[in-house]
Amino acid sequence: MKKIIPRKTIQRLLLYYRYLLFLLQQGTKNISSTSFADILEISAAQLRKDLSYFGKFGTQGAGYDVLALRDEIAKILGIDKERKVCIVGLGNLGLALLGYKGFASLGFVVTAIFDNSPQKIGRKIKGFACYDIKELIPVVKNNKIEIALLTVPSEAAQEVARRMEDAGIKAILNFTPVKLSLSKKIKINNVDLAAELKTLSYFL
Amino acid sequence: MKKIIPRKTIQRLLLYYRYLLFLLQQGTKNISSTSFADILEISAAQLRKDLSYFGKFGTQGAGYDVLALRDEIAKILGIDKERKVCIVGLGNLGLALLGYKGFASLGFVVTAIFDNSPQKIGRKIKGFACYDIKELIPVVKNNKIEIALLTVPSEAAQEVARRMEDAGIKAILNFTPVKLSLSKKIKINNVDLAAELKTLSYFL
DNA sequence: AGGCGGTTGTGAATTATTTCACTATTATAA
DNA sequence: TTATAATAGTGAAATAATTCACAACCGCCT
Ligand SMILES: NC(=O)c1ccc[n+]([C@@H]2O[C@H](COP(=O)([O-])OP(=O)(O)OC[C@H]3O[C@@H](n4cnc5c(N)ncnc54)[C@H](O)[C@@H]3O)[C@@H](O)[C@H]2O)c1
Ligand SMILES: NC(=O)c1ccc[n+]([C@@H]2O[C@H](COP(=O)([O-])OP(=O)(O)OC[C@H]3O[C@@H](n4cnc5c(N)ncnc54)[C@H](O)[C@@H]3O)[C@@H](O)[C@H]2O)c1
Repeated sequence: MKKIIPRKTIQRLLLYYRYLLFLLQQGTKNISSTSFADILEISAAQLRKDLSYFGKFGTQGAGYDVLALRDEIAKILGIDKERKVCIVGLGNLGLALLGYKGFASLGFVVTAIFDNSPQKIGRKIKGFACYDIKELIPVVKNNKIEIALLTVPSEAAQEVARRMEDAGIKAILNFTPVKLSLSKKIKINNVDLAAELKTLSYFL
Repeated sequence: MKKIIPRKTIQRLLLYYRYLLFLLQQGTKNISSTSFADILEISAAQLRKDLSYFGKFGTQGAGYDVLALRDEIAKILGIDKERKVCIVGLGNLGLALLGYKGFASLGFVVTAIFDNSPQKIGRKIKGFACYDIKELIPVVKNNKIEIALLTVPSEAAQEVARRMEDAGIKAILNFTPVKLSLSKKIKINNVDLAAELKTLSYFL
């Protein structure tokens, strides 16, 4: 069972989780890999293989218990465990993310928000007190924040990211189109919306 | 030139393009695959292979002409060609995307915006007149809009997407965590921010 | 209890993507 | 002019991800 788990498998796990919630609401108690895969428009083999990385959750001849599978996936993904995040850069995108309720149900707790604009520092924004970016290091350290959402203008991205590193941030979700150069220890996930759109249009 | 081009190759092409712009600004006229790949933190073979799907752009012994390569990639990606997009759902995320300047330089022109809230319909938002979602079909058809950014609440996503299909939209960038069921003809790209964040934290 | 239809879990096969490693070509130094 | 070093392009090999296909099993029916 000791295997390396594809990143894409983890991504799909959340997809499974969401649909299990939905099935539960509908009162579905049990589902087979084939019908679940049909709903998700993936192959049944992929669904089963994904789950097989973590154990055996189904019953041959009968399928999966929806409730039990939901709980197993929640456990795998650590949905119950809280992760502290901060948002750095409260412009268009930062504010949108701050306003998003969907993160909380996955265990992400916005613990601090930062900007460098005097118009924002010290003010309450959507219920959160905005810190000066200069306070990033102490605030992150004191609150043991692990994850940062980076939504500053591209020009500032590298410098702010470096500061995050110094503050002990473990992972960055980077929304800027900048390739961040940091220590290999820090996990970086790039969300490149422009690339998504361009890729989509290329294949039109 | 090979037949099928990996989706990831296209995604990287935009990365290359951005760094070529940057190199140009710096006055770099010429670059080898190895040094360019070093900057991008990918392998030189991958860079060369990606380009090889489209032709021969370099000079053996000398490397690539930065300006020429930029132009070639711009041509491949159709950066000069305009694509009309609309944004549907002007909440947190829709407004952020509307305020983003980065799309324009890649050839995307926001041509219409839609919502269903009386507070938004008819009003000017960031310089754009907001249409009633009920007018989606005629407005999209009349303006020949090809691409839609879907940022409505999850509950409304499927129904609005269906309407986009009827309107003749060719591609949807879907920001909702809903798996859209539409005809296979319509291209869908899902941007699942919650999944990105969860994946990142899983691998912490 | 035994047989049957249905379904999982998984090694093997397949397909997709990345990297290797070598050839051909070019720039340039002597 | 020729030799040498650098470097693109690419088929082949290696890796990674997905799909296939089937043995093993479960629940139910008689
Ligand atoms: N808005 C979008 O839809 C969108 C889409 C794709 C990518 N992006 C990228 O996301 C990033 C942010 O975009 P945006 O539209 O929200 O920009 P924005 O200009 O609206 O917001 C940036 C915010 O960061 C703050 N800031 C600037 N320098 C800072 C610093 N050194 N430290 C802390 N805060 C700082 C600014 O005060 C501002 O509030 C950009 O890199 C952009 O390319 C945005
Ligand atoms: N905000 C984020 O950071 C974020 C992050 C990840 C995913 N998402 C997803 O993006 C979607 C939008 O999120 P949001 O935070 O912007 O929501 P929001 O509630 O702020 O905005 C939704 C907008 O859509 C409009 N709307 C509702 N029904 C409509 C309909 N039938 N037709 C047209 N417009 C309609 C509303 O009037 C509102 O303006 C959601 O599915 C959410 O899960 C948002």
